[in-house]
Amino acid sequence: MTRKSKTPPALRNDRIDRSSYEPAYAQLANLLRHHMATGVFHPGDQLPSESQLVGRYGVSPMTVRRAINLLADQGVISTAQGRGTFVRGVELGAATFGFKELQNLFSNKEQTQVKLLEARVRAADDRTARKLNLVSGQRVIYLRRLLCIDNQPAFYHREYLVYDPARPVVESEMEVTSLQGLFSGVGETVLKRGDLSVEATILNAEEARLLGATSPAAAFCIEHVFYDLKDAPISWGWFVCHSSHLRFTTSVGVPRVQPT
Amino acid sequence: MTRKSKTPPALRNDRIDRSSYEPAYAQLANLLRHHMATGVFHPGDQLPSESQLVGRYGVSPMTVRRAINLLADQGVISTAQGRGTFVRGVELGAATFGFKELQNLFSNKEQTQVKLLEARVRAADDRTARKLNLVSGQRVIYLRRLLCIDNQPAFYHREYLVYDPARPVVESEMEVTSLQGLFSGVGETVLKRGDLSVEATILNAEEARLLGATSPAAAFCIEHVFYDLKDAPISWGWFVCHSSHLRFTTSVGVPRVQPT
DNA sequence: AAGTGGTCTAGACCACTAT
DNA sequence: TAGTGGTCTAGACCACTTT
Repeated sequence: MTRKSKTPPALRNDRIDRSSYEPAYAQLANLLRHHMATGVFHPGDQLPSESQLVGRYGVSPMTVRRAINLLADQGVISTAQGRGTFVRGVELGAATFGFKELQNLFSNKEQTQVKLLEARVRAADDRTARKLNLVSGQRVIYLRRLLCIDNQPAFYHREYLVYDPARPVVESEMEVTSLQGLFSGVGETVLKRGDLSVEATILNAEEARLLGATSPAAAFCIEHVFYDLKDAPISWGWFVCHSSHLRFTTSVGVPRVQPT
Repeated sequence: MTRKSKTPPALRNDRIDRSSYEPAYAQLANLLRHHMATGVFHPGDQLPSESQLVGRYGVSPMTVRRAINLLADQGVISTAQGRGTFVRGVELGAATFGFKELQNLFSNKEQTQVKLLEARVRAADDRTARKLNLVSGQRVIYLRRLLCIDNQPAFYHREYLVYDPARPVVESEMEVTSLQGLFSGVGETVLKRGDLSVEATILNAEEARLLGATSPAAAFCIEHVFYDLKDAPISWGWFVCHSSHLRFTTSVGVPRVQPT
């Protein structure tokens, strides 16, 4: 059912508080979000036009536009030029997940330890050479690390680094990719870009042993390739994490709103 | 190494094309992104101030601001009030991934089939009752579905729906949650909100049989709870998908840019 | 005090959709 | 043609950081 009345009900006494520290555009976005959450607007409904909102809330067009863009970015509404702005329902395709859960694991707890299990130079096999854009047999640095949280092994990390004496010192690169600041963004980085992929996998015997899990156990595998400033691959590796330590969560549709 | 020269090098003859269909703010964002990608600005560097950009590119402050916000939203740069705008390096915590891959699976191929394996009313067990905010023993609808792509089983879906004769027709809710439009956003929805979580798991015997996999096999489990317009849970269920069918990918840091 | 990012105004013009 | 969203201007004022 779509509303056709030109003046939607129950846009009652909601106003922008100009003395608030919360910016006007954010207040307006929250008001609209609240109206969607409380059923004033239903999925599929057309929102009041921008000029109507300008008049109703006494703000400038740019401010309205910014609130609209904010909600559209969050996937709560959708806009169509010449037609109007509409409330979106639930669309799974719009869901996005972040690595916040990972970030928290590492930043909040100071009990994070990195144990270096192995570090040595070896010749790249075919697969490694392909990933790092080398020729097979070139020398690479092979690292194995165990990331512990509260002395519990959580992540098992294997990584190959290109080994080039002409490059800036290798230790520093090891430092860089040692994940200390990678998650939280602390510390500066020589790396410009990274590609990530997340897969589901089963721990093999070695992984299960290191992570203290009983085989077979489900796990996430997070593969990464990092590139330097010239877009040359510099690091290829993957984290393995027992499924009990990691879960990605998110919401779709109109966000819940605390009753005011 | 941080630059301190007040006039960064090599902002040469890049200009905004006012006759282009591409909006000025997008052009500016792309120019800046290109300069970051080609090493004019390095991770950690401070970008020219907004007023400098206004002068350099001959656009209004709002337009510069919009380009800056765009890049900041993408995680490429970060802004600090009173200090400046800076190029971000690689930060894993900033990574996000979506269901685009899923969306494509369902929208691109028209060979998608949904086979209903079972649909019956039963009493809710403790866990189901908790998830759907019912009391144990209340009646729910239990559904089992197999989603096939190109006649290959890809997803196994189990779902519990609240069964309330006073509600709008149940068939329509089954229709709604039948995933036809859930991913691509086609069709309208009675659902207002949904919570999702992604876990790694191992297929049990039944799941492996239905999905044509050999046990043990790694898989993603996507759990969902959907809420109606009054924020009451209406559906709880989960998709199981063999890991070979699904992989989430994303990038962090300064996006690659095609040489111009 | 100077410089920076953050917000906001009060319009303008354009492209698109509907009638 | 009227109404819609999309873009843009040329400033203003504020809050914050640094010197």
